[in-house]
Amino acid sequence: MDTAERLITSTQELLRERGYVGTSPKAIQQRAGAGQGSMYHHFTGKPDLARAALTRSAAELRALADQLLSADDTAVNRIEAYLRRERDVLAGCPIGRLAQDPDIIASPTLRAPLDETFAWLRGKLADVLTEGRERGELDLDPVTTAATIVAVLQGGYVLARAADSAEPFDQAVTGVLALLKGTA
Amino acid sequence: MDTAERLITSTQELLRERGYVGTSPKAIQQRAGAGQGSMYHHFTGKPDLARAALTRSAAELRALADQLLSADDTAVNRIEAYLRRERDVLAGCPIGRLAQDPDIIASPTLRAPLDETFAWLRGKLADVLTEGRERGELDLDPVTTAATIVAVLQGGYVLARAADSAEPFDQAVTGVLALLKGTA
DNA sequence: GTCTATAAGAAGATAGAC
DNA sequence: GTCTATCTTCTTATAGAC
Repeated sequence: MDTAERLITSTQELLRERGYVGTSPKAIQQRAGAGQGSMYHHFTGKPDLARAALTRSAAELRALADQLLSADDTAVNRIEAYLRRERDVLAGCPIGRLAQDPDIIASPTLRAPLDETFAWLRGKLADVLTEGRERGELDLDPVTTAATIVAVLQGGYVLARAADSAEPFDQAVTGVLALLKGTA
Repeated sequence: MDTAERLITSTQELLRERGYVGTSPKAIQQRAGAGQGSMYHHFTGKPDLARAALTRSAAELRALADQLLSADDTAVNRIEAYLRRERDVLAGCPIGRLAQDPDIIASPTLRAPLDETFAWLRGKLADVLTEGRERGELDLDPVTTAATIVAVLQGGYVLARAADSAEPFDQAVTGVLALLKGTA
């Protein structure tokens, strides 16, 4: 892995651990094993690096979700597979975590990857729900239900971190799946 | 309002706007119209002030939720009133917002108000759901469903901030209410 | 491409005068 | 109780040598 690549992955890790405001260029350099000059040679500054890291994280999240949600199975089973997939719950969502960061939200450039990721994910889930409805598996409004499912995930991360335990995350997922199955 | 009080409310505002890592003692002093010496006379430092501000915000949130959830109405109606209550969605939750802050989560003292608030809220919602079940209004597992409802709220804030619009929050709330009513 | 200065300003206090 | 001075470390770079 070359230096630019190491800088990006280090930034991805630090953004997830400490947010944008809490991540300094120095910390990125140290984790990447790169010097000041090296970092400023490859990127114009902290926002530029963050942009690269967020775009990368967004693509990774999307690829993972797409794989599970495009499987050949019922709508509810695909959604369950996505919700129950292995996650480091206490680390938080690499994308959703940044929605609380004031500097991310204030910058259209840095907010864009978050906006696009969630818009895509809600759209994908709505498609899955629409398919399920057409097949007679369930009968729910696809758009609002999709927003609910993504919100349960993101809110589950919040509850887990507040409790320092994955339990409330798992409960929230179990609860929404019961609701989805109960209306089938 | 005396100086100590102004320092607390200013800290509440700044924690909500910028998080703990993003809030400096200097910013707090300026918003409160207090000097350095004044702040360090009333509080031992930034963590001490944050602790006071978080405890206050937690009490406020709890009082508001308790009022709406203890009303004389059906379980679903009380939950709907709580979910649909007027909020500054784009500002985020004064408590849940801090769950992403690494320094808050790393400190047992600062994490406690978050943990206690969500534990209480999930318990309160579980009580409401248990009551509804005993009255035959619905039939859902109270504990997991309560976690789901709180998660929808917290996740709704995340989606709204990412989209810079309250719409996904409203959709998530509408979706979960439809699920709750659909199983009634 | 990478390294080592250098630097203005902020962060988070402490000390002592008033 | 509040104010000003002082201090150390961190932040976010820029400049120029190698």
